[in-house]
Amino acid sequence: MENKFTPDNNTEMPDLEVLFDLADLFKVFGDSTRIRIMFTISDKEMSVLSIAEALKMEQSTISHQLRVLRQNKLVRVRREGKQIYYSLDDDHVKKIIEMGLDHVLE
Amino acid sequence: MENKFTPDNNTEMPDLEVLFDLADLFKVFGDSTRIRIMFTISDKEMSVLSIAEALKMEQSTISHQLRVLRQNKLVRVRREGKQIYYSLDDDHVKKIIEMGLDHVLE
DNA sequence: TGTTCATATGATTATGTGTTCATATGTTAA
DNA sequence: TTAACATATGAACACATAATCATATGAACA
Repeated sequence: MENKFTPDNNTEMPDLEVLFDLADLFKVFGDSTRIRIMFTISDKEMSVLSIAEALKMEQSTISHQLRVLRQNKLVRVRREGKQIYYSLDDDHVKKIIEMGLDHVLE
Repeated sequence: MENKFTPDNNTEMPDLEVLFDLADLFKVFGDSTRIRIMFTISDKEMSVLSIAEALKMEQSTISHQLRVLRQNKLVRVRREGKQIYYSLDDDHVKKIIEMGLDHVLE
């Protein structure tokens, strides 16, 4: 069994600390700018400027939000010359968004 | 295929409106009180007061947050006499939390 | 009907958060 | 080293939101 919160009625409340972490994680997904950034870089890594251009938003706005994504280990960073390329960290991230989409679209 | 956001690199940005809805959905999960409520009622339906007692929080706090959960169709409501019983709406909700837990606990 | 109990709601307050502007940091190339 | 470029950061502001207190709504039952 992967964890204590499975669909087959085996629910047990995790420690408060874990619950706070969990809420914090979802908070990161709870902003449309960050969601759009995640979609934008889900196929391919992209530089900060090209993300900003793709979303028609300020560079600093994107940079601030990328930091949030970074701090929560949702994106990977790679420097190449002057540019810094961001990509989604793992398929976990995609799956969480996918789950949410299923609920929103149903 | 369920939607456009699958792990096998078939990502396409949904409409802005959908992205806002998606962010709003995750916003609901982004509060520890609401997360705790969802855990509390994940096994069994419970009245507002008993949720408040279980979490040692004010009745009105719980009531306010239950409204948020209700508005986002994350809980089911059933009246029985004076009491109103809340339960999780579907296993979708559990799965989203489970996904998040996996990421937090890894 | 009137009282009691369970829940919901409105107003207020404190706190958190996203964006912007200005500027700093750090890299490349002349 | 200096200039040009890409990114990050700090401060300020506007806005959103969670908790609390007080009170309203609505159901049950004497």
